[in-house]
Amino acid sequence: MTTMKEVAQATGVSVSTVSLVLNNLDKGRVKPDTAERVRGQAKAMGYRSNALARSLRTSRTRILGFISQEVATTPFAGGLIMGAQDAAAKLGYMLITVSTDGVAQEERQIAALKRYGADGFLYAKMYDRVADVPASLAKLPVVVANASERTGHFPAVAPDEFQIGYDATRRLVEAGCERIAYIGDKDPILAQGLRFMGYKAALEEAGRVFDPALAVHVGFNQEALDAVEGLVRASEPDGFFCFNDARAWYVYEAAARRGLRVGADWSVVGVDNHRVFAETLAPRLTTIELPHYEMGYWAVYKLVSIIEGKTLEMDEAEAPGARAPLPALDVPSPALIHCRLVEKDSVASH
Amino acid sequence: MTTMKEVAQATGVSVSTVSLVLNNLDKGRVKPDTAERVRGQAKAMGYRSNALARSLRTSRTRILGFISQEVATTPFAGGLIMGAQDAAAKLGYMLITVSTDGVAQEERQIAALKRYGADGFLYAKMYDRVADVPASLAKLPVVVANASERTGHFPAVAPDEFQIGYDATRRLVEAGCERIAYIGDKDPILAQGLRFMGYKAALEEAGRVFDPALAVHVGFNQEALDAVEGLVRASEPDGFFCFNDARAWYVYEAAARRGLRVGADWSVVGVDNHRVFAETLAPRLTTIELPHYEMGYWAVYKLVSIIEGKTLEMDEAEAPGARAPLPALDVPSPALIHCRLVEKDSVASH
DNA sequence: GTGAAAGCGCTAACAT
DNA sequence: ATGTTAGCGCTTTCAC
Repeated sequence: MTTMKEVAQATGVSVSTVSLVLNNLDKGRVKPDTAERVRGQAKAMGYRSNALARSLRTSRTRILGFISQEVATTPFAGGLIMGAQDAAAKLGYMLITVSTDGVAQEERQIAALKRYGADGFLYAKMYDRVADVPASLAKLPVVVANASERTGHFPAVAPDEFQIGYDATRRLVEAGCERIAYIGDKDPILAQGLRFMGYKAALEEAGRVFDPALAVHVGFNQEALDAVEGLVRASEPDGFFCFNDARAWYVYEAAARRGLRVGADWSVVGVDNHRVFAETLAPRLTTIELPHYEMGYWAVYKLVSIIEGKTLEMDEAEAPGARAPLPALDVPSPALIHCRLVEKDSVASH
Repeated sequence: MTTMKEVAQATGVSVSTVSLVLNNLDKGRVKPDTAERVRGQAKAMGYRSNALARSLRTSRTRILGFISQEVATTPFAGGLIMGAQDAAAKLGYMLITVSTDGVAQEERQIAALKRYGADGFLYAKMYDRVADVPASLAKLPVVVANASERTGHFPAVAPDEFQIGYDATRRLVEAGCERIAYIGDKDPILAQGLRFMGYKAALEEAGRVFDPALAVHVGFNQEALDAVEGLVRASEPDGFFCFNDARAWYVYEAAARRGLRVGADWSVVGVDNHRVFAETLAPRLTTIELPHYEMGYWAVYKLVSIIEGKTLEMDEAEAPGARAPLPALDVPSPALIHCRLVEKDSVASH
């Protein structure tokens, strides 16, 4: 590795001059001619700056810590990580990813991140929930991703779960469905309650009365299939809003058993958690895509804004929500719905 | 942040003594009494070592670069990353994850990783293919994960695709299936060809003649559903080996349309790419789990072995392939099959 | 305009 | 058994 010292010697100037030039601080301080010679030498010698040495001196590393759990087992973790990673790359930062299962491990990982001098931290959850940022991060730059934050002291970004339920149901109404069922999650997680509320709100807005017999909350496998079968038999819906793709499965099976076709006889809207349904079932299923990539992207922009103490503008093309949607689907049920994000700034400034 | 210097002053010794003690190099060199005082002070003052300063001095960072593409869009990227991250944590390393789409970006990211002084690199692919390690990594410690490497100059780990096809088909034979279909991928990727070969090998071993009418290679959606329907109608299989879970879907739909039950009337074995089928369809579908977590784990152990120039033993409990399998499934089709890994050492040593 | 010098926090060879 | 010293590669003040 070529060092500044070597470039300086080869050019016949001092290291300070080289430093100035190579950091583009030469304007009005170094003779343009000298600057050019330095740049030429540096290039010729293949000089690469040493991030460690710079960081040691400046106590800024341009390293961001990405802290989360359950990354290995949730199918959309990659999107979150990569949104963050892409934004980091764009802003000249590196992302160190740590997974933590259990508090002890979390503290150890946070300590490690601190030893490497991370400038800030992304605290991500794999399911939308109320997150508690650990005390060890309290006074540091932190942004919460894919979760709501309890205290409001940290900026957070999460999917607009209510809107998902509302949009999905609204589309089913517009598609002409008369009896719209809700296939929910029996786990009482945040997303479940909010999507259900959105569903009810859209029904009400359409002048319909919510019928509890059209809603069911299920887990997986046989039990779920039986529950959906029961609902279909008892209430004869013609439209379905499914908590996620896994739940939509059972509706598909119920349709197939009856010789009915989703997208023709029934309309189904589901949240595409697992990234399999969109490719497997399109154009029959209408999918709502959870914007994990965008959340990661947004979170990093926010975090770097805090670290650098200035507002950073995202390119329009790169901004959350701006990615090209899937092509419209040629079915009675509507096309892909893009999920809005809920962005919360911290109440206390950093 | 407390520094060694501060600890030294507070204890009344020199920094070198503190360094020796805090790095556990004091045995026989520092008086036990002094060592204890140093340790006490360090603890009291909340001393944390500065990884940057150490790395600058030792030119070893304990940072590993994880390079890959398509992480955002593939559902199993998280497993690979986290297997790597967990192994790294166990061995005292940090993982910097970079995603690269396009060669230019890849080179920029590799350069960044080098500036941060990464000790070694994981070169991962999201689908098993023949990977070309970029020339910029040629002389450095590199391990290839989830792909085969072209030259044999680098260690690589990938799923044993042939074995997947063989195992799956063998189980179907043992389950008593008479006519076993293969629902493949029309994309001629490595995994497709190898799994198909495994399927044919198992058939042959069972003394059966491969019937081309029982094999179909499909993409997605209506076309795939139609193809599977056609195969079922024409050849009346009673067992199915599906290239992946997405393809198994169409078999399920075909079954439902006939009022047949998978796990009773038909046996289905599929590779669980998307991590949704195991939870949604169990106990009806037999899933082969792709060991992405284990691959990441193995790759890091291998990489660190190379970096540190010694063979590292993995805990039995943590070793690839040793994770607890899902509970056996109570169906005619067999339980979860754990996928073997193919491990290749480099032909040239590093 | 340019260079000398100090020092970020640490390790390691060399003295004592 | 402990301390002194000399950097690792860089940034940044302060002289000239």
